[in-house]
Amino acid sequence: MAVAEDYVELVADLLREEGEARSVDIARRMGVAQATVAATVTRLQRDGLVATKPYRGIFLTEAGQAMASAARERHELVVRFFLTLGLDRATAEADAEGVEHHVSEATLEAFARFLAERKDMA
Amino acid sequence: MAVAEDYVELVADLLREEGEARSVDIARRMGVAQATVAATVTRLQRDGLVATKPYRGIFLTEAGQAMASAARERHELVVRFFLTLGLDRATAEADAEGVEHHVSEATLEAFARFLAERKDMA
DNA sequence: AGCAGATATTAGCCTAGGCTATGTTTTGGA
DNA sequence: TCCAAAACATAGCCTAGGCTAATATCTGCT
Repeated sequence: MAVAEDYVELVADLLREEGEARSVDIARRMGVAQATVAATVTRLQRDGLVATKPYRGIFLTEAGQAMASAARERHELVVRFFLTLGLDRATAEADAEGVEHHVSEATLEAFARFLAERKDMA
Repeated sequence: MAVAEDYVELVADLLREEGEARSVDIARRMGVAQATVAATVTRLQRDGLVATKPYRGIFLTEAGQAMASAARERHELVVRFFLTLGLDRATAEADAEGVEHHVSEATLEAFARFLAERKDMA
């Protein structure tokens, strides 16, 4: 069950990696039906996060880009944190997905502090 | 947005603390309308997690008790982990709620390992 | 140029969790 | 005892995320 932010994040990734974000790729990468992508994109558009040119892919608005880079930062912080705790990459990535939308700033800062301390020790 | 497991957990808490779990208390504690509790309880009953005696409160089935104690264990593990990371109690409790349903066993084990190591050091 | 296959859209349906408003039952206190 | 307040139930609606099936559009290849 992906959340809006995950879609935005993925659109950003696809734009960076492939140069364009097509629904078919989003569907494949998220393991979801194309119709689901269409519905979600409609919501994202309504919320001013993406713009679409029909049959020409999906683009991020300013707000969408801001959300994507914030999400990306959070995602990477959580993944690094999990890796440091000794999780394998796959689990770290998967669980970060589940966690990053549900923790407060305070907790993210605690993760960051932990990483900083760990680095000092190494 | 509470999830079924949260309701089961709360029913267990209420039964322990108050001796009975009434919808009105569930609604108050979860900050949710009574009608929402009624709907959720119907689902929990359908799924064999609780039984109700109308106007006599809600009870846990075997399966419900199993879920509740597993949830409780997870919850406490996550809270202890967050406290050890330096979070205040309120944040730890709140964020644990968000996290405990979204991490794998492997991650919970990593949390437990971390706590065990920390204890050795103290 | 035209058509087949890829891609996108639309319609219609589902589930979990929410809400308000409107009944019903129960129950405790005068 | 009986009745009002508290508790519970029901109806109707909403949203985010899912699905399938059917339709429309586009694009690349012959």
